[in-house]
Amino acid sequence: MDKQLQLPAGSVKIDFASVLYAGKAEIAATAAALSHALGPPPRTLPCHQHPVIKANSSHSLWPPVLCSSAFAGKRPMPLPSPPPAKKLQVQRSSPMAMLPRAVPKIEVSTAEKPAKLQVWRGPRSVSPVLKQGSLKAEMPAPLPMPATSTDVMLNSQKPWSEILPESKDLTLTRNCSCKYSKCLKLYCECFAKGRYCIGCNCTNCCNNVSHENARQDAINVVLERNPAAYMPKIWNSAVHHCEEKTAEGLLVGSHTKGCNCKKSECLKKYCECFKSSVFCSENCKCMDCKSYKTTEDRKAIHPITQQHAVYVHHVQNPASSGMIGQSVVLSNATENGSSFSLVAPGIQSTTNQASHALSCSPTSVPKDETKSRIKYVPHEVTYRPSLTDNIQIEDVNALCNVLVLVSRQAGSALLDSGIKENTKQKKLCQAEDCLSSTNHDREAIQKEPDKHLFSVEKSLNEVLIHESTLVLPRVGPFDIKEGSKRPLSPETQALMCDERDAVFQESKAADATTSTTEENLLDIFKEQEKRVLTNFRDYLCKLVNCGRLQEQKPSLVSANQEQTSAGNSKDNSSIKGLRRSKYQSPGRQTLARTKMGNAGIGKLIGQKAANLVPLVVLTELDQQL
DNA sequence: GAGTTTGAAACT
DNA sequence: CAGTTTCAAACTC
Repeated sequence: MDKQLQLPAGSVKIDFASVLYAGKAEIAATAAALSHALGPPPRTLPCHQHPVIKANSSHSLWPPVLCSSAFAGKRPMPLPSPPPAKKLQVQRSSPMAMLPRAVPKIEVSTAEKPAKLQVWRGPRSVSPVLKQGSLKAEMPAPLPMPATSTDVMLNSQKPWSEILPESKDLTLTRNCSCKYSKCLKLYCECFAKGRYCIGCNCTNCCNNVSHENARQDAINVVLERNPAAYMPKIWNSAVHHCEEKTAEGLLVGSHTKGCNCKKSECLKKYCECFKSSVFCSENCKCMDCKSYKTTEDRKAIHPITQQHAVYVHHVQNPASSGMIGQSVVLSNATENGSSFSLVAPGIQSTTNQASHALSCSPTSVPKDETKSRIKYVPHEVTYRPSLTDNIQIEDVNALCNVLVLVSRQAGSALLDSGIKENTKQKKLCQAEDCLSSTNHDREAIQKEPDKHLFSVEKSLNEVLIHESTLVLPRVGPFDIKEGSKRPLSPETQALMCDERDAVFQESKAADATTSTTEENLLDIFKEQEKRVLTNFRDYLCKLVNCGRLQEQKPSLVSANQEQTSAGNSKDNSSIKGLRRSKYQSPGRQTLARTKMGNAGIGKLIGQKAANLVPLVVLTELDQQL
């Protein structure tokens, strides 16, 4: 079977999609399918700014075709005489192929004019640390993900380093040292990244312009075997269209294929995931992996000891954590247990060891501890918001429930006159008091979190009990039947809130006996909106306060330890236990019991809204300990 | 810098 | 698809 690349007469090797897949419908289809499945690749530049993509924005195939700006808008550029198609005489099944150092027998004509073709160029952006000259970085340089994804091809009529100015410094790219593969197999890093060998230490290299046909044939072979071979190996799970993010070397994603490490524990550059500065994922088949996807995964294997708690946390969903990029918390609990090192994302470690230092578990601490700390626990670590992982969807649900409740009560309070109004107003005020986070609140929380917690829960509980017992005239089919339904999503809550308000409005409007005018309704809505927004603001304030508290964890820990050592508690249980008993007051437990049969808003509020601050602190402290 | 280890790629 | 070989990078000394 002739697997050569048949170029139509007059055609030009202009891009990967149209050329490399030419005559290979199955490969093109596979690549297209993959492209479609993967969606648009992340970009280093917005599409409209990208010097190359903008000229190829209509392309739907992956990888995207990158042309030099010189060709933008005027392709295809026919060559005077298209090079004759070369036959690739690769006998993969022949015994020759099994001979040591066997390479495909390729007809090479070095004299022919190199065709204009697109080659995988690999990453072009260079990590800051490399630019600074510290080439001997101990950790893998941040993979310029968007560049890897985007900068796929270049026109090889020009040296690739000339296409884009920032790539000119060839010393910044890895030079291979291939001996037996002629740099025409994926063993060769240059070839694997789709770039020519320039300035490499390879021998018998064919990955250059003068061996273009051989190179193309080799690429065809590779693509035939694996159409996705030149696709980015690291798939970014987050939206990385911002150049700043790229410059920061922030990575979120996983190796598309995953690693298969057995001995390196995925903590060395043997590991493809590690090398690419991503954590191992479900795609991996590694053994004894210490590059964990989640804290839970890690803890399941190696419970954190207090002494060397190099604590790593992968955040699978950066959106939930408020982070874009590789979100990591690395709390290096030193012997005194109070050393925390956090830096902002913008000053994330310029070397990527940080991202994997986090993966360093107690068992993987090298012999020379001092050295290893320098090596695996760099000073800079990625900033991780204090609230990361503490704000869950349930919290959002709880907030929505609270806001709906406040809104409803505001409406009813303003509409209903008489005794009912007064009662509800009271309860509403109580609810608002619970949710509001005034300065006094903050101080109170910080000083006496358990007391505050109890009062908040108590107040909220009263409101909920009141709400559940009070038969409101407008209760209709849209009402949530607390206790009988599971929590609804925020979107649903919002919709239901709107619908309920609409019904509420209609029923009231229909009641011609009342003198409620549109103005009054507007006033009611205004008041509702005001209260909802106020509560929302207060809730956010509470979250901010929560973050502050968490940032004060070290001091809290030490203070608590001092308190414990001073004998304030007669209980000899662990610190962990002490904290739990301290914060989990009997009142709260009782509250939880009384609400067992009334799950729903009350449960959500009781567990999330009211306890948010101390619980998250507790959780974090427990993890630290 | 030589030798060893490692894991992906290539191959059977 | 599993097992083996080849290969080059990473690592150790």
